[in-house]
Amino acid sequence: MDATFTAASHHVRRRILDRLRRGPETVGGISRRFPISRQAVAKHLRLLERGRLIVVRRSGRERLVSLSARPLREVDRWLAGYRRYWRSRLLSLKRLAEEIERRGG
Amino acid sequence: MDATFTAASHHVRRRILDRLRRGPETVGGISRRFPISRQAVAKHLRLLERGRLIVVRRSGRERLVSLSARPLREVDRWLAGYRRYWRSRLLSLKRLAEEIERRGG
DNA sequence: TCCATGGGCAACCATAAGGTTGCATATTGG
DNA sequence: CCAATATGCAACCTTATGGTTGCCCATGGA
Repeated sequence: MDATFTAASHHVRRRILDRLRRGPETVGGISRRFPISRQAVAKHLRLLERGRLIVVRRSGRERLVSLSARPLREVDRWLAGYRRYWRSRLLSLKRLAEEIERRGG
Repeated sequence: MDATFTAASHHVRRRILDRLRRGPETVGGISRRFPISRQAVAKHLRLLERGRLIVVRRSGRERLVSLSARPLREVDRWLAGYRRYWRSRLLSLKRLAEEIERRGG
């Protein structure tokens, strides 16, 4: 999962992913959305590829980049434990609030 | 979220987080669990702190590290969109399978 | 009081990220 | 065929990661 988290750890890359949910796009199309050079975007794409979050296939002289969100399911599964954690924390906070309320009034 | 994802992008740091769900632990206690130096672990802790995933408070000569999973909720919320995405992908895969089944048999 | 223990800080090193510019190459439309 | 278009690759720079070792300092007990 290291590569997946690393891929998701930069706002530019997350924006790329978010955009790709609407459908595949060319490298140039993606890079035109950002104020950085095409090559910089290409490096971001390489990191996304390493994290298996995108798939690139060539079509003529262009490269079509498409989303491959599957690895995010592992992240989701990892998060599940914390979901339980923060829910229980919220629960105890709620109980504390109730306790204070009971004592106060 | 950059800092949160960065913090979660290393297996050692994720293991630290996982362990902290059981309760707070000292810096030394944590570092003894890993085959790397105490200082290396301290650096990991600093990254976790930057991602607001832990809180450190001193108690005498020790430092107690405790989990603060709240930032992960943002990650969870970000993931929600992809949950929808991969579900719809799975759904179309299922439909395709049914289609093939229908045609084949 | 004294020293073992818990930890921080700094220096140093290698590698990865995140950018840039410049140049090479393959298609595609006229 | 030729020029414009879409990308890739390489070199180079800066800063962040991930480790190490060495040294310093506070504190808690015997």
